[in-house]
Amino acid sequence: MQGFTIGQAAKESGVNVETLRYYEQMGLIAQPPRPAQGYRRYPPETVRRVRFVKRAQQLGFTLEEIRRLLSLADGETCGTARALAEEKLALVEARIADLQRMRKTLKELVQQCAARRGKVACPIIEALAQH
Amino acid sequence: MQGFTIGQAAKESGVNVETLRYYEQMGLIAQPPRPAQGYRRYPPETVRRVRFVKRAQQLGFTLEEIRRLLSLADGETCGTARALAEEKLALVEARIADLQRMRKTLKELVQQCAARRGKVACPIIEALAQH
DNA sequence: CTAAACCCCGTAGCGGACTACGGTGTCAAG
DNA sequence: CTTGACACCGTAGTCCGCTACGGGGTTTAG
Repeated sequence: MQGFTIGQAAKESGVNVETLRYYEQMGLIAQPPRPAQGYRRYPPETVRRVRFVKRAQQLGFTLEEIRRLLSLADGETCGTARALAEEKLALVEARIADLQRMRKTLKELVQQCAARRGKVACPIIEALAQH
Repeated sequence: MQGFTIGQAAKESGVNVETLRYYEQMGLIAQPPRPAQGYRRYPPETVRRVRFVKRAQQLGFTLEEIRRLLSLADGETCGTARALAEEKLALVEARIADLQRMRKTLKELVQQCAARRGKVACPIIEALAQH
């Protein structure tokens, strides 16, 4: 019998069995044929597709956006893919900026905390309590 | 009648009415007195406390962690606050590193997309489709 | 032959921080 | 005195991407 069972496909693509069934439900991967006893048999194509999904996730794309990327891959429209990537890039940069602000403040607070001498109250609590 | 109504307190502290009731449920703010018809009347203290929560959230603390920070503010224990802040700092830095990796890759993809000439397939789709 | 490992399905739960809904009672302005 | 804004309550729903559960059938290794 050819193709991967769901367990094999999961292992191959580095996800859980449930995730594959979930992706099928979400329409991210095609419904595989089920020759024997209703057991799914996945073509290698699907495994590649799941890997695509995982890589795109690592770049911050949501499943919804990945669905669009996949339909582009099917249909081939580079401009749209680029627009999606640029949009995501902007979002990622905004998040970085946010986090860097947090980082700066946290660092300052921790330092003040280390530097304080005696009587004064905790600088962290004080900073958060500011009017 | 003194103190803020829930609507006023919400406006003052920049959250929704439901959020205040939620925070009360979660034990982040004290149950306010209810002199008239069971309507809540908030002391300014509570408004300050909610602002504390919001500022701490901006630094990446979860409500659970903020609850701890607040109990420190009540009890005064600087070392613990500092430990919490250091932990959060590390987490924020890890997230920044993650996002910077995403940013780098996205940037490269977008550039390749812009630079490509004619025949080749979309570099973004190609990159994600890599084995 | 038996037991472990695998497969099926559908539904519910998680984490985190709200937000919405539905139904009712009360207060303030005109 | 009416009308609209505001208050009350509890429960359920949202987002996202899974993960877990329960209860069954099947395949495979020893």
